[in-house]
Amino acid sequence: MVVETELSDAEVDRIFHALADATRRDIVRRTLAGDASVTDLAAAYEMSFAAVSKHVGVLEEAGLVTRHPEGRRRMVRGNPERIARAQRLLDAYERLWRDRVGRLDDLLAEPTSTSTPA
Amino acid sequence: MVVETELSDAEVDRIFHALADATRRDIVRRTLAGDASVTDLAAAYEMSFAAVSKHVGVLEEAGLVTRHPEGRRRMVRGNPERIARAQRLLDAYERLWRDRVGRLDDLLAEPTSTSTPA
DNA sequence: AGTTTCTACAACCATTTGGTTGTACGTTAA
DNA sequence: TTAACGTACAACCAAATGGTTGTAGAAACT
Repeated sequence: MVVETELSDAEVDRIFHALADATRRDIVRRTLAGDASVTDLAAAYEMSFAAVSKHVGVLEEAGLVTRHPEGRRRMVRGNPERIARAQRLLDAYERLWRDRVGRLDDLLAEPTSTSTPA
Repeated sequence: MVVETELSDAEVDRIFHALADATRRDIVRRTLAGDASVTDLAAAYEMSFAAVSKHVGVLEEAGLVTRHPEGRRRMVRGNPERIARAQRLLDAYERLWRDRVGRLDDLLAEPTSTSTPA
């Protein structure tokens, strides 16, 4: 079983910020489907190599991809665990919502209010 | 059954960007658990009312919260559907990964390579 | 050895972001 | 009607973002 390490606000910031860009999401998509070098990736977008390299850097900072030197190339690999982690973060919000709906149900079920919360 | 409307790149950008800030995530948390006015929210953070109002604006643009006038107050309500939508977006990435692992399994299962891909 | 390939890094620039203060307007309470 | 409350909006500012070009180094081919 994998231990669920606590993510700091700053780390969560980085994860969502990294995902808030279509080019970066596409890089994640490609590198989850199969490894690709930075040049491979750069060929897919209408921007400079340097720009793509920066995007990969942002994703790496967020832990969404890792770079593995292989000769003179740097292979980029998507990290599915971080994606799963982001999903679990959103899970927590949905749980809050369900709790709220539960409380509203209680209110409707007990209009006599035997124990009204503050 | 709810129809799954297609989200544009720009919309997805807005959703993840809105989530890439700890204050905004906290606002989502609070407004999913129960409605709150902008003033209620502003009292919780060490920044000006205007700053909090801007954060709510960013969340509203992303569809993560809605504002409902109630007298002179604007009640802010979290939108759990958008959260669920974001989760489903991440689902797609995980699926890609599972496909990849599936392909690697095939490779290991058939080392005689009856049909090697390019 | 020399050249090409793949990459990183620094400097620079325009735009966006996240914060501020000040002004104004609709709604409620005295 | 006057005052107080809740809010939005505009103007402004410093810092971060997303792009560019240019320089330079390490690995591989000839």
